[in-house]
Amino acid sequence: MPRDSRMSRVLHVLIHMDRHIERPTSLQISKMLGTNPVVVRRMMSGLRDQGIVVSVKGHGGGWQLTRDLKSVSLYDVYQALGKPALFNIGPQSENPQCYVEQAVDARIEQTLSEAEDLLRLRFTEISIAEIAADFERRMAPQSDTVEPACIT
Amino acid sequence: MPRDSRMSRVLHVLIHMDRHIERPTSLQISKMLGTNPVVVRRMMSGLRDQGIVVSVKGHGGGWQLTRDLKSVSLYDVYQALGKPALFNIGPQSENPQCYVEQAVDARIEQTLSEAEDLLRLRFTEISIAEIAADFERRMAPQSDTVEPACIT
DNA sequence: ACAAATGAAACATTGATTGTTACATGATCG
DNA sequence: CGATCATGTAACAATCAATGTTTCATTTGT
Repeated sequence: MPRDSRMSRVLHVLIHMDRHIERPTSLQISKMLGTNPVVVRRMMSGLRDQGIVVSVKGHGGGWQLTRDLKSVSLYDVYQALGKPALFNIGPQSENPQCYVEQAVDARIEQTLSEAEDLLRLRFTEISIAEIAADFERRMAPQSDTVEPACIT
Repeated sequence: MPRDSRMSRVLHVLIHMDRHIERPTSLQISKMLGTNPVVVRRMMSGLRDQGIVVSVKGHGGGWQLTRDLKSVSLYDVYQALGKPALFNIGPQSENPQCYVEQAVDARIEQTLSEAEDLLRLRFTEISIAEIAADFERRMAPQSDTVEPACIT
């Protein structure tokens, strides 16, 4: 339902890069995600700037992890994506002159801010390696299967 | 920055109805908010269905509070607006077959869900009367002014 | 040289929110 | 009763952000 789905998408990719494909191309990733290579490059460019992955040009190139996923937190990824807006609700007027509106907006922003702090905290606590471990647990019941059920 | 601004707008209106204008018309409200009467009616219709306000048709009609703002919580308003989506981020695929994606989405949703619980809690705790009190405090320094700086 | 890959600009599509127009209905005033 | 003022609602337009697409330049390996 929400809007910006890059967090999920990037995490999906990073775990596959750790477990499954060493150096996927944007095209391969785009097929995994059901999207377009250009969208993938846009999405990954922030991670490259943050030093989480490197992009290798030319023949045999692609995207590659540069750090252990234990050292990459959800917040690192969130930051690498440019800290997209977390909330779908909230005030919109820039500088209201009305004192009522000021009070209303301040209260709402304060409340959202508290929730944002919690999210930041959790994002900082959770490493992508943990999520990869979740995935292992999901795979366990089908111990005969080796590959994840994801077209790569 | 966020998208759905109806919470702020509705609260703004409700406090003015309590302090300032007994029974504003949609047109008066729309001028307060810098929008359109139809938008106001759409926005207020949920509050009417929830019994927070009544709409009076015909000459001399408009919108009127039916309850003390002490008894109306932020959550009541949120609910009256149809519980709009709180977050701007999150997974988008409905039922992914990939176990990696499942694990990723589950973790993100769990984290967002915790923040959502916090928001619901705070929304339940905060009455609109409290926000109106905030407004009084903002007015206090300009004790010579009686009216809020809002075109009504 | 050629093929395979990223980088990046420009533009199109999509979906949700908001804005707008138009008209029907109901209520009050004269 | 008729005129006016209000809400109720449907239908459509505009807007904005996210996503998708096309295109071309650049880099790299065979």
